[in-house]
Amino acid sequence: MLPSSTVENYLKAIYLGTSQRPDGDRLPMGHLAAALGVVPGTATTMVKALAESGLVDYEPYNGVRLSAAGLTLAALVLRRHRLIELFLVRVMGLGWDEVHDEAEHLEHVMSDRLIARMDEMLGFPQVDPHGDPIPNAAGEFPAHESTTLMTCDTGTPVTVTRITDQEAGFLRFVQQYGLMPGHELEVVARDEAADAVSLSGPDGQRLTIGTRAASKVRVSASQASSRA
Amino acid sequence: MLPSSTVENYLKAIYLGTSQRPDGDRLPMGHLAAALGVVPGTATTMVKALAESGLVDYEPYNGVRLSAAGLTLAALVLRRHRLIELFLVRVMGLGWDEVHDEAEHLEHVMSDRLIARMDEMLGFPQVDPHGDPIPNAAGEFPAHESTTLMTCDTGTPVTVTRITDQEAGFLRFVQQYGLMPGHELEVVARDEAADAVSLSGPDGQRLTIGTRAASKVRVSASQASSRA
DNA sequence: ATTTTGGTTTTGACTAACCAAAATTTAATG
DNA sequence: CATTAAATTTTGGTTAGTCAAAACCAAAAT
Repeated sequence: MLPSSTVENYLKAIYLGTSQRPDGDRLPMGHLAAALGVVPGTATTMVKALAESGLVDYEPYNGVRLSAAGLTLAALVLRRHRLIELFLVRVMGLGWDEVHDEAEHLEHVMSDRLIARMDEMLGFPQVDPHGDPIPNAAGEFPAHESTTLMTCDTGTPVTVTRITDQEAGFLRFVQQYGLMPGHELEVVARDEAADAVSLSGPDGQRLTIGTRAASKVRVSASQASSRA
Repeated sequence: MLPSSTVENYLKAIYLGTSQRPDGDRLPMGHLAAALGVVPGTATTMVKALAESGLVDYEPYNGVRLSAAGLTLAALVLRRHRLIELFLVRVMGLGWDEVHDEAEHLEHVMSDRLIARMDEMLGFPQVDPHGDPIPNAAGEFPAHESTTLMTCDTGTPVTVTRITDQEAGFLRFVQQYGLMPGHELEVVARDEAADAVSLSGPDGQRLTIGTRAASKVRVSASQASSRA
């Protein structure tokens, strides 16, 4: 039997939750519940059921993480979500700050047929509008390595690859200051005490943002503009 | 509170069910239940609830029909459904025989924003791929009058306007023999006893179909090819 | 070693939507 | 007019998903 959309949402939330914490670490039930907007007890009940089905590895009082089967399922949900987001931006002309919520609903009802057609129309893309990687139809994530503005080298040019927060307000801020994926910039300095990071864009303009924001912007070393 | 997708499906089924029976007539619960694929008792319970909410006019043992409020809601569901079908055919290149089921799911989750955008991309169309009229955003149906191959004049050219059966097999048959909306043809004769209707296409080819099929093809008098 | 605290699990209860089968009403037929 | 068939409604029960609040556990603080 195919998973209900509730199950899909749990798997997705567990994936996203565990992915941003030390490797192999389980996701505390409270975090999961908060991410899904349910009370903790509800999450516990549901996760126990998921464990029964072999989709997650659950240890009471210690948290939950995906099994191999659960990971594949989560990847397929993410695949649908991200292809839909890209489709809405590229084909339908919506803003990248308004497609997340829309995709949240559509991801549970689109047939494989339709997803495949979108994939084709988009030219089999690797990443969505926020730079998030799009798993393939087998549920495998493309390889990707990058750091954030908090951890990358200072004084060397980097290219934004990904924004790891879908909140509309944050996305509009990112867009306004030219921090979207593909844009090039450089970390000038980090000020621990001020909790801030100073950046300079390619056109030389300066910008200082908080560390909270900085850690949501992923980058990779710019290709040495190897044309010489 | 917005209606659940179950409520939307009931309203849609009641609209479609009542529309193909004598005017003002109520739809028997058994028919409704069959259309929705539930047992009669389930339909009764749900319809009573809908009557409570003022969306339908229900008379025990006599059937159900939409109230004004229910009709508007049903029209909006149909609007979404039909715009989606047209979008899938025109923009995404799916076959007209495979879009119905897809739209059945999508109609419940697309935002007004997205529906409006599709409407715009499609040039504010009046009918969907099957010729079914698309209500406007206020829930009003466009005017339309037509007859079927069972009732139209014989010996005069008519244009197909609409196919009133979404079943994939039937749609493929219609496509194969060129009976899709826009095509011109003529009823040569009706044979009561044989339960059949003979047609001739513009290219002169003959075709005989059963009355069941004939009544699912709506037509209107062809414009006298007024070019003189 | 005990208390506090914060997170977690359990319990009991609720809602929407459904089915199966019994009870009822209407309509049809002898 | 009585009977029976067909359709409809009722009744009782199920499942998925949820919440509120009570009970519980573990780790830190006393």
